[in-house]
Amino acid sequence: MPRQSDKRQRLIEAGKEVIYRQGYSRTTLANIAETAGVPLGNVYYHFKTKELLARAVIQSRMDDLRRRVELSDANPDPGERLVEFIMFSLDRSKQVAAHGCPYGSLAQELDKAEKETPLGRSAAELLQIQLDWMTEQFHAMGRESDAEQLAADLLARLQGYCLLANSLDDPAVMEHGFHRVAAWIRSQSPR
Amino acid sequence: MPRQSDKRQRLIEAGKEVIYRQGYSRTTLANIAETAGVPLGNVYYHFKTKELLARAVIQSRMDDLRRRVELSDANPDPGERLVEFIMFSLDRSKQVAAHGCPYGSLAQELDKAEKETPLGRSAAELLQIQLDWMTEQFHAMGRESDAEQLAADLLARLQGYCLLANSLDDPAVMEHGFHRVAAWIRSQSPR
DNA sequence: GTCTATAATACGATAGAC
DNA sequence: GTCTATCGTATTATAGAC
Repeated sequence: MPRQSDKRQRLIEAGKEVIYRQGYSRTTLANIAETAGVPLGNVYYHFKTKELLARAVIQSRMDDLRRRVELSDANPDPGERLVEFIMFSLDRSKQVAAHGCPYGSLAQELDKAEKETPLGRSAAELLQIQLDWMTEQFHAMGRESDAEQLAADLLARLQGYCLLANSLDDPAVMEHGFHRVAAWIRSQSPR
Repeated sequence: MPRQSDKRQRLIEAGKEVIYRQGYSRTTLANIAETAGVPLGNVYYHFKTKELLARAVIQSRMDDLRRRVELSDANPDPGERLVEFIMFSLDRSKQVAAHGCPYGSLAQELDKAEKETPLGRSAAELLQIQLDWMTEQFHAMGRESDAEQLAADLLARLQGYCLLANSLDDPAVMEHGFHRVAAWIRSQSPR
């Protein structure tokens, strides 16, 4: 019997799923509670407000992202670290075509009109983390002077393919795009 | 005295503005009515439901897009048509940093959980129109075999820079990115 | 065509029993 | 810690006077 029950974690997992599929604004606490198998009134014991639950959801997404980055960091070659990171995402192409990028779509919605609240700022970190890590890899590839530019180009393309795949409802747009990006990375030698 | 008053058009303009800044879900008909200077109850004379008003807003965005494309079509060189289209958008970099791309952010939000309704489908057209036109230009540049790929790469980058500029709250990300895209287009000669 | 008043409902949040 | 019942409010939408 856990000191604190697993309901809190179940609510976070349910929140990730439902908010990813419907967006934050359209998601009600009743949706999340039902998905988690928790009565509505009990949600408020674990999270005092909807925003605090969303904060925990974003935090969990950030943890996922950091774990994914750490996996790729095991690779000795910085270019191949980037390629590996990209290739991991391809497993999710069908979900991305159906619901968008779990990081990018959240950042876009919450940055909109919530830019002042901690919620919008912390959603933006989902992209910032990726950008920083990508910049590091280009640095390690010997591109000191333009690493930031290259990282912006890389992340912009990835996010753009996800948006297109979602709008066109076609996973192949993402798959083909990501493969072209991987080839582009491998063509980037030290300047 | 117009046969049909200008209130309908004022509501559409107000809807474009408010939905762009807040997103569709967070926008209430009261918000739009107030911005348009129209009493709430009167909105329903012009648009029977919120969704029908949104449809008119999307239609108006499509008209804007088509007018922008027609402007660039006056240019005799297809590559320069693309560059011109991109450069036009740079006027809006501050707004994009504040609220995202007016087409892309709408398409993303409405494709989410509304994919079955006409609303989601018609928002997706905001990107499809651009993609089709870009494909035509690459065709005209002599890139018959890979015009669609190039158009996807181009639009993905543009949308990606807008998303990044919005998240990082930095218009320069979009400005620099768009200039690099323009240089890339000019480097695309017939294959 | 325009506007006020209000109905109907959905949702975030709370009270309080267990 | 858990759950039921419910409050207060915001929002879509309608009724009906002008």
